[in-house]
Amino acid sequence: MLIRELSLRTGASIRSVRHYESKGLLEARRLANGYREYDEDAIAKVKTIQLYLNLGFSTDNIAQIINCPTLPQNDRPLCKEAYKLYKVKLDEVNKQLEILHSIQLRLQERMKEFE
Amino acid sequence: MLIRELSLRTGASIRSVRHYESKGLLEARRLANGYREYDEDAIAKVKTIQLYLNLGFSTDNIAQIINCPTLPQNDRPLCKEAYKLYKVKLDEVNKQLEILHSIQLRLQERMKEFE
DNA sequence: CTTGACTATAACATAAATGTCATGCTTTAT
DNA sequence: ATAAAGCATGACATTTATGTTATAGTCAAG
Repeated sequence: MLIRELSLRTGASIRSVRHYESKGLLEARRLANGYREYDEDAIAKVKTIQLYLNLGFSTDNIAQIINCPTLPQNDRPLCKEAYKLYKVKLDEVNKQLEILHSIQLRLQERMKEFE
Repeated sequence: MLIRELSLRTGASIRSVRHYESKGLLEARRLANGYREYDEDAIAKVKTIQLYLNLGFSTDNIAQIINCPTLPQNDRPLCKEAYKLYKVKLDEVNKQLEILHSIQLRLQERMKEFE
């Protein structure tokens, strides 16, 4: 598919898709045209990028994480960094998730009072 | 405590603390000086703000959420908005948390191979 | 073969959090 | 009382993702 279709099917703007590519998060074959061409997998990839962005990762962080499993062995230290990123974020997320849940409960109760 | 201490004990820069205040996320008594003075609770509040920011909420979002429980009754609609914010983010977080966990597993296995 | 829709790249703009700097008022210590 | 350090406000800068605009190549339809 061409870039517009990818954009429509993910909700990411064309501009953003190109940006993700420039940051090394996404690849595209090029047609004889020079047009970018994507396969179906690209959709899942873009959606993953969107989720990570929504959780407060930067594109640089995301690049580390996404590219890690495909790196050659001598780039392994970069993987360790990606791993650290995970742990830190995972801790944050878990922590906040607890808080969100308790606040959600409190909110739900409060809102019941006014319905 | 004065602003520097709050900054040191939370890791938020003085600049950021003032910014949070200007966005309605944090209050400070003022000494006769004009200096801001905070109590111990301020530390937890700043840390909460930091967590929310790290999860990709904007200060405007955070303001809605934080101020909701203290709003008078006729501002209830704002609370509903805050509640929606929660739900959306909570869904996102849960979704990504699953993915993070599975990736974490994969990572851990891969890293074991190289230790 | 021209028009319109799509693509490309590149430059400039914007929003939001944060950094930095300038200027000036306290306060504390010498 | 003067210097050093902390505070205040305000303006400008920077970063990052994204929007917007300009310019130009490609392709399908009339």
